[in-house]
Amino acid sequence: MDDPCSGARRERKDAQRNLERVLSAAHELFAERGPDVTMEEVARRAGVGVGTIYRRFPSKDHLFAAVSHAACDYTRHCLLAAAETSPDPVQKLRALVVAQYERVAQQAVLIELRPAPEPSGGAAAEHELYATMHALLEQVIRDGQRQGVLRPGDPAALAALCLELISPRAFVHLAHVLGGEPGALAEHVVRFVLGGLGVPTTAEPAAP
Amino acid sequence: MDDPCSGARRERKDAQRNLERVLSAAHELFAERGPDVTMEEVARRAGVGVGTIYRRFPSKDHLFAAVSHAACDYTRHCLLAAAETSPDPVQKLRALVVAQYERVAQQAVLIELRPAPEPSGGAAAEHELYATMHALLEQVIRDGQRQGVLRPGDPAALAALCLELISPRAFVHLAHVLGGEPGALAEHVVRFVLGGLGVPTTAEPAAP
Amino acid sequence: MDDPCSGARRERKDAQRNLERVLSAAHELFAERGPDVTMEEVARRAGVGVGTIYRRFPSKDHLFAAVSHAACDYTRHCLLAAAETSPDPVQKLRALVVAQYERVAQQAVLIELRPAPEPSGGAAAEHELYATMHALLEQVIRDGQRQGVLRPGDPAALAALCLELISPRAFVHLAHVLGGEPGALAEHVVRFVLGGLGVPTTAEPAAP
Amino acid sequence: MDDPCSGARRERKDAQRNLERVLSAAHELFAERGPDVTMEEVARRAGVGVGTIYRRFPSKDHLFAAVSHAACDYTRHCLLAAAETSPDPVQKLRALVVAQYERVAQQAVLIELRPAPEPSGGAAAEHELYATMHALLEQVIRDGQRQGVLRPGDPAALAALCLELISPRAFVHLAHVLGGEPGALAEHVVRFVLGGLGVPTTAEPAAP
DNA sequence: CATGAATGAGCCTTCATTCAT
DNA sequence: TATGAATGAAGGCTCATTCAT
Repeated sequence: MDDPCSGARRERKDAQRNLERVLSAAHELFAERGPDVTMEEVARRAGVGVGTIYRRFPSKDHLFAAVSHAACDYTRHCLLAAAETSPDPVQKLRALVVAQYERVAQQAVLIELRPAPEPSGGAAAEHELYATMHALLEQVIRDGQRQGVLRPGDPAALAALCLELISPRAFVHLAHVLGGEPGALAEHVVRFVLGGLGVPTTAEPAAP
Repeated sequence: MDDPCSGARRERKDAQRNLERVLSAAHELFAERGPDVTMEEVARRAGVGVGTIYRRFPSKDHLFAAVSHAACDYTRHCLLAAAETSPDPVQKLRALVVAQYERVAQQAVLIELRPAPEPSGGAAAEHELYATMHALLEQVIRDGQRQGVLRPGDPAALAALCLELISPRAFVHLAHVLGGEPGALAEHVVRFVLGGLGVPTTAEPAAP
Repeated sequence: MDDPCSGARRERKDAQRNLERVLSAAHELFAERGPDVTMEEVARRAGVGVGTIYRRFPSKDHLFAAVSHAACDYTRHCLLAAAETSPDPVQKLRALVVAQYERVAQQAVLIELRPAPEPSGGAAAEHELYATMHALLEQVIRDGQRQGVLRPGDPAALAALCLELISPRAFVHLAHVLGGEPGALAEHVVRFVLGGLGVPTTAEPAAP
Repeated sequence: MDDPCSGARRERKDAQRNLERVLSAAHELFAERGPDVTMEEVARRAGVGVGTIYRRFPSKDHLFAAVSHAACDYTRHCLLAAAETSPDPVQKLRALVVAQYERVAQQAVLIELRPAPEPSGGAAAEHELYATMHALLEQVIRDGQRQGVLRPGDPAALAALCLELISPRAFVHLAHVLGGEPGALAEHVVRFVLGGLGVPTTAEPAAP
């Protein structure tokens, strides 16, 4: 009597809903308290049983990897989009910093993913993201140097230094230490980074 | 004829030796693999039984705190000494970066100490060290600004940004990503930091 | 067609069964060998894993307290019921002794609960039970004295003395030392107690 | 130069002194906190190192047995002496109760010795003491019955009942529950026991 | 001989993972 | 398919016992 199609659809919908709740709960908890949260707790926050998590993810490490993967994908998307906003290297750099700041400020962040041993690729997504961002920054810096707006110097090293200040960890730490206006922090970072890259006129930000 | 003290001293010598081995093993392992290493493993690397560790440290957290404390003390000592080498703010900054680099390069480093909840003051020593270094840098930057060699800007924020690049974690990460000559890395950081602080003439380092 | 409740009920049935087995095993082992039995052993005797015990009881002390509580509750129930059987103080005393004897004879008894320090209230239930029984006996003795069937004397002290002979420990000890008929032992205690309370005619029990 | 004899004597004296301190400390601690006190603690209270204890006693169980043995010997001595004071069975009983009370009141008592498994005979001394006292009491009761001052009844059972109220545990418990004058407690017990044994005239103790 | 540092088996407890319902 | 009870390996810590000094 029931439409078998709608039944299946309903089920699929519920399953989809559960998957999202699990990922979301895991993201929150890993971000809040690190990788030592228990599966039980993730399940509780997601409103499901532990078995449901294990149906989707073969192990805790896989869950972690999935969360990491999703977070990194989103970050990459945000940053690449920000880099598209202007062809000017300096504007690109500014946009990257600001975009990263906003992303970090608006949501809890996975500050740190699994340590070295990567049986399940828990850190793989992060490495990939880092590589992508490093390549992007390197190219931007190279462009800036070619245009003469950035000082000379090994682009790979300069890119790595910039990334250090753009990392979620750095942002979180700075926000914790300095407090203050959210926007002001991004501005400090922008000016420091540009200075480090040799942009000469780092005049006061507020100019008519 | 025997020195009556020698008896007591002997015992203490062995005990002292063991204590050092425990601290050293713990330092290495915590640095290599984070705070989740087993006491069993620390004991094994130190060449003692677990009981020996517990004789000196009431709990794993206490051991961790002791290791952290020792490492922070040593770091503080190195950096404060480096800052004494010259009254010139720019030279001071350069010396700090170079000193930190050398220290980190020559020994395993406690990349990260305990996360947030600090029941046993596991992270207390780190906070203290950070505060010390922040105050020092802030003063150096203030001096530089007064002398006109550093650009204006909130000294606290600038100090925090510099510290981000001087942190052991940043160094380790950069060394891992960039590889290359040890001295070259320090030089990159020095130039980036000085640029970020607005030192205008960041001419090529190698000048006849 | 299936009772929808049966699913949930089934699970609960098994869980309930396990809970009972745990309590029962713990009761037996604590009674046999004191509070130092290992959780492993309790689990083995109950036919479950240790984790199952910890699911219900947060710690060994809690398990112990639960066992103690249950045993004391049952004892209280038996003794209070026995005291209801007759308004006559002497009959009440006799009934108490006999009831206690039967209870102790038919099941293993928690000979001794936790020693002094009671972090988890391990001994709380026992204290409560003792207080209840002491108050009951005191009243019975007072009644008997008022009626002139018991000799004068501090009711509290007399009650405590009676309780000493009614304690499970005394029974177990006496049974161990004297062996013999179960009923005979109770009879010996009854006559001794009544004599101690000054009941004059403790003629031979067997009367034509 | 030193008199070798006096040296040896001195040593022996010290050794003797240490042995006594160990036994005394162990007795105190076992009485206060049961058999779970650590060897370290016994050593500390005795003012010696743990090694010194192990020189005299092969294991903790042996130490415990030695303490138990000494305590039981002393108790036996006290009680047997008390029983010698009068040929009258009733006076003998009274003297036993009073003697036991005094002994228990004046010193901490080993309330409970090791549980059942007796690898080192930890409980052997207690059993022996119990047997001795039971035999003594049985004989006293038999005498009393023969003289007609005690009611008839199985002497073994009556002796066991008396012993239950004369046990250190009972005394300690009663003292704890009832508080009050030390002597009054002994008197309560005496009168209860005599009543239980059928001594008819248990008139008020205080008679001009 | 005395000392007390060192050892390590064993206990309580946690939590990732499995599986009956 | 979802649930959560059950499992049991593994970690932190204690303490009886040994042994170098």
